Formats: sequence, C-alpha cells, structure tokens
Amino acid sequence: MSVKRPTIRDIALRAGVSKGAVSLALNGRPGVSETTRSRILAVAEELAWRPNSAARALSAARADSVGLVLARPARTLGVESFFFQLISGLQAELSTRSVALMLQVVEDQDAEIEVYRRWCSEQRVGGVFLVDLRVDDRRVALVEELGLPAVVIGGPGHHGGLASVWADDAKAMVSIIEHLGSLGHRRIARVAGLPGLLHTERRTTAFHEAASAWGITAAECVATDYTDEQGASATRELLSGPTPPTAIVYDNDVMAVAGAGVAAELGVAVPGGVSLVAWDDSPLCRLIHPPLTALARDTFAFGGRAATALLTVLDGGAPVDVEDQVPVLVPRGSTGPPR
Amino acid sequence: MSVKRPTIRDIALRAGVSKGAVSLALNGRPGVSETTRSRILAVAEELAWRPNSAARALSAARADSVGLVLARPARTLGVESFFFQLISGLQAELSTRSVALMLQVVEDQDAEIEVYRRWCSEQRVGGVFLVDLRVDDRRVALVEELGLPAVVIGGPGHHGGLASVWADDAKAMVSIIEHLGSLGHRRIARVAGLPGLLHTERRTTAFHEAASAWGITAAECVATDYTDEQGASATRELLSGPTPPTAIVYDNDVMAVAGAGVAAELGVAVPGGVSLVAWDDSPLCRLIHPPLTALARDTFAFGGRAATALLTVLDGGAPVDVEDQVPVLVPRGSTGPPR
DNA sequence: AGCTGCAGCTATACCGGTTTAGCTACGGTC
DNA sequence: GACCGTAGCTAAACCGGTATAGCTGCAGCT
Repeated sequence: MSVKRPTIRDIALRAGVSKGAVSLALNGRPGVSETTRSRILAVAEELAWRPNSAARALSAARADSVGLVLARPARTLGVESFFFQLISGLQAELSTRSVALMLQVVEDQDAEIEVYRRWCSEQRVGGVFLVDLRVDDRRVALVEELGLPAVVIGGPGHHGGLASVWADDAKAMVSIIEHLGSLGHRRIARVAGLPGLLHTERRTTAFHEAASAWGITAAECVATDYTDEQGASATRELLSGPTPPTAIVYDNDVMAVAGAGVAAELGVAVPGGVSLVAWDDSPLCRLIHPPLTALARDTFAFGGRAATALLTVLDGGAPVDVEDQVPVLVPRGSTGPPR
Repeated sequence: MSVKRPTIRDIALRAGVSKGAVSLALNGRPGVSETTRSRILAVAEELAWRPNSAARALSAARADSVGLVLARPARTLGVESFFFQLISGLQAELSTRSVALMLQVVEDQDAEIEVYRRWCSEQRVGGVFLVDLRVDDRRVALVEELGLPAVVIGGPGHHGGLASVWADDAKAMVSIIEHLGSLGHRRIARVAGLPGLLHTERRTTAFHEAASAWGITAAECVATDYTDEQGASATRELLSGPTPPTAIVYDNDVMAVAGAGVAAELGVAVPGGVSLVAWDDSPLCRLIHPPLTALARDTFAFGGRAATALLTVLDGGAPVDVEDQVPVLVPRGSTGPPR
C-alpha cells in the first residue's frame, strides 16, 4: 500500500558510512569531509530522502509547526476576509522555511487556552500566534508560563516579553476623521467592534481624540459583536434618532455593508444623507452601490511579517516589535459632503 | 524556560510499574488488571500527562494530523465564505478526536502536488482532503500512488478508490431552474465558475438539462474565474446584449453580488428587469438590496461529514461515499416574475 | 503431582532522527 | 621518537512512545 520511505539508515548503508555521519552531512554541520558530504548528499538525492518530521521533532525536542487559534464562532469567521488574508500571508512566509501551520477554530477563550495547553504538552507546535488580544488578556501570561514562543498580532507595545506585530490604529483613525472632517462632517458616529478587544479600545480612544481635535463634539460609539445583524441594528438606531449623524465609521467591512443596506431601506441617501466608511477593505466594499470608502491594509503582507517575527523567536532571536504600515484610506462613493 | 513535561517513564516510576504497562493502561488495551490500570490513570492525571505527539507518530508510524491544501490565489480566497465554513466544520469534527488540521495555501496545482509529496515523505499528515477536483485530476492518482488516505470533497461517485463526500449539484440546479421557470422565465443565463472544475461541469450539464426540461432554449453559460471582476463583466455583457436574459444564475455569492451592482449601474431593475440567483448563501447575499435568492447549504456540517469520512479511512475502514443533503433554494427579493 | 493455559506484568527492541563520547590516523613540533 | 592536536569518522545513547517476546504465579484439569 504505502510506499516505504528511505531513512538515514538506508543512506548510511548505501554510502558506506554511519548514521551519525549522514546526519552531520545532511544538516551541513562540521564533522565530515567535503568529499564524504557530497557523496552522502548524492545518495540522499538519489533515494529522494526527506526527513521524517516526527523523528526529527522527537529527538530535537522542537516542533516544526506553529499554531493559530481563532476563538470566534465559526459563522462570523467565514464572513470576514481579514483572517483568510492573514492566514495566507502567514503561510506564504512559513512555507519558505517548511514550517507548517496548525489551525484551530474554537468557540471561546477558555477553549482556546485549553488548546494551547494541549499543543504545548503534546509538543505539537513550536510557537503560536495570538490574535484578537483583549484588555488584560489571560493568554499572554499563559504562553509565558508555558514557555511557548509567541507573537502577538495586532497589539502595539510589549505584552510581557512577547514579540508583536501591529499597525498604528490611532493614525489610521485620524486619517478617517480628517477625511470626514474636511468634508464638513460635524456629527460622526462609530459602529465599533467587540468591546474588550484591545484594538477596539484603542480605536475608540483615537476616535474621540481625533474628533475633539476637529471640534467634533457629537462623536458617539456603539458597541457590537462585528456581525452584520448588529451592524444593521446599530445603523437603524443611529439613523432614526432625533439628530442622526451625517457620517458613520464601521469597525469592519461586513457591518459597513449591512449599514449601507439599512440606509437604503430607510431611504437615506449615501453619501448625501449619510457618509459611510469601512475599516478594512474587501471586494465586498467595492461591489455594492455606491462603493464604500474603506481603510485598506495589506493583510497578506502583515501576516508575512508576523510569521517572520515568530520564526525569529524560534531561532532563538530576541522578541521583536514590528510596526506595520499605517493603513491608508481609499475614498470611494460612500463619502461626500453632508447635505 | 520551558516546562519539563512528564513522560510515561515518570508515570511508570511513580506507579511502580514498567513503561509497557503504562502504555497499555493509558490506551485502554488489555494486559493490565483493572486495579493497576486505575492506579496508573490516577498518576497520569495527577502529573497532567499528555502524550508527546511526535513520539507517538514516530513509533506508531502514523501522523495524527490531516492536511488541506487550497490551490487558489490568496486574494480570491479571502472573498469566499465557503472555505472558511468548510474548514471550521472539518475542525469541529477533527478536534473531537484530537486530530490536527494542517492548512496550506498555494498558487497552483503543481505546488499543491509538491506539498502532498513533501507531507507524505515527511510523514507529516496521515491523510488529506482534496477540494476543487478537476476533470481528470492528477491528484487522485498521486495520492493513491503515495498510499496517502484521502477524501474527495465535492465529487460524486468514485475517484479511484478514494472516499468522497458530495452534494447533489444536479438536483440543486433543478430546483433553481424550477423556481425561475415557474416564475415565467424563459431566457436564463448562467455565470459559471472555473471551467475544468468537476463541479462546474456537472452544474453546466444539469443547467442545460433542467432548462430544456422546462422548454427553455435560451440557456447560455459564461465561464469565469469566480472573481467579482469577471462576474461583473459577464453580467454587463449579458445585460447589454440584443436579447438579454430575464434571469441570471451565478456560481458563487461574490459574482452574484457583483452582478447586482452592474444591474444597478445599468439601470436594470431587480427583479423586474432581471432576476438573480446566487449559488451559495452568505451574509453577503442578505446584506445587499434587494437581498439575493440563494442556494443555501450547510457547509459547516458538510465539512464535518468530510472529516468523519477521512477519520473512518484512517481507522482502516473502507472508503465511504457520503451524499450530503441537497442544498435548498432560499427565495428572496432578487427573484420575481419577468416584466 | 504434573501439565497446560492464561492473566498480568517486565524487559527489550524499535520507530528515525540527533547528539556525544571516543577511537583512529595523520600531521606537525621539539 | 615521543608527544600532542585535530580532522574525520563510528558506536551508542537518547528522545517518548508502541509492540512483542518472555517470565511468573496461580487456577483448573487429569
């Protein structure tokens, strides 16, 4: 049935040397002469030898895989392009080093923490990526306690001694408010994501600061869970109030599109009656009418940087703190001067 | 730094038995008395022991991971909710058995094949899922040659000796045509997905058969690459023709939404001027105005079934051939009688 | 009593790598 | 010629499990 794979023993026999010599030769380490090394490499090539990852992981006591746990209900995940882009980016970088990515989708943070414990004790992964960091996140302390190398994705500054890769959300928020402010908007609302998430809180702070810098006093935030339902109901509430905002900023593309649907339903023109801005660009934003002004970032590249950061830590390097490019605002048809 | 994990040796010492006895006890195999077994289990519990997956994989010569390779450009992936739903579903089932999922995103089929070769020779995965099967797909022969257990996702009937999990696309297509036909449509076009993909071809055949059963002669198919751009341009072409169709069926949600945008742009009313149907439902379809009539399937559950099928094969069971529920059509505002 | 059979356990080999102690042969030095 | 150092290799231990041959003691049978 299954094909018998050659092992270093086979190479050793064929090349007339010992297993140890083969190991040294294949890993490019000193201890064998150049002539022997090339002979061994030739045999390995000939037999199409590949290291058995389990054996290597066992003896070297290090896993050549890294893990990513997403703690969100499966249904809401499928909707956001962010994670898929991120994963693709991680992958692209990891695969250049033959490091595999283990993906796990769980329901909540308790389950996520359990996964880290398991992965760690089973020695299944050599490191992990932490996403969706919360204020006072339990995971940071956990991975440090476990001695599990990790990279925090999306958090600025230091989280314990962990490496982190992040974008300057505050600057990005400023560029949105500037765009809306210079168009003449003075009543701006924000349909925010999950409260408690670090980046939500950061954006909220930046939103209020940037607004007051523009003399915008009516700057309201509504908390949601990122789903289209809550994005829609938040929009409905905002637009049906006594003094509706003239512009709304959404924390993701899905809610922004849902908001656009509600505006159409209520007969509020876009951008005449209300301007809409989406945080995170996607085909979704471009497909609807009018297309949404959106905050675009290169999530694929961002993932690549995160992967590089983790590989650095795994190689024994010091935890780095990488700042990604500031996301840029792409103005489209959904924003204009208020009527 | 890293915490030293207990091994079965530690358990053996502590329980005063041999390593072998511990192994037997922990795996619930005969060979130890019940009293000894419970004593060993108690010690294992106390030490919070977990098997080292590398060691287990090495000695048992089977990997406790399975793999999924997606051979599509990263950019087009993020858009479709299908894969994320599928992955979540696979996960949910796999994790009940502590089987990990390795995910790899590659650019083309050559790269994909290389990944299987590598995974197999490195003994990194015990099995794989094959998606997006093509007519005369090279992967089927490859995994059989490699002796790599696999489940074909989305293909009906037998592919070599591989297990498969699939939905009856033909019946689903019939339900769409019936819906449109009974509304009075007699000129129906279809914006199809990638030609060469098995399910695209199957749907095309079913489309024509169902159409002629309803006496619909004007049943045109346009091939695309699944992207919103091609969905949009196909729609533009169809609607600007001399005798535009009164209904269009799209092979995915993204193209359908793009098509709705084009209709709006051209001033063609939906559903008055043209009815639109999306294959695969998503929040996307519900969010736009009017909401799209869509063919809904429970992709999450579908993934679960695929995982079960692969686990069965890994357990030495015969390759099964599972038919999933027929996707159901959810009528919404985008379909109505032609004007 | 002697034999068989078996439950229950131990000891050990094994999976495929890495790592290390140690051996050998060779060259250089005084 | 004795001594030392080292390049180049081998043998063997080791990682943490699983699989298996074999040992022991007790019960049952004749």
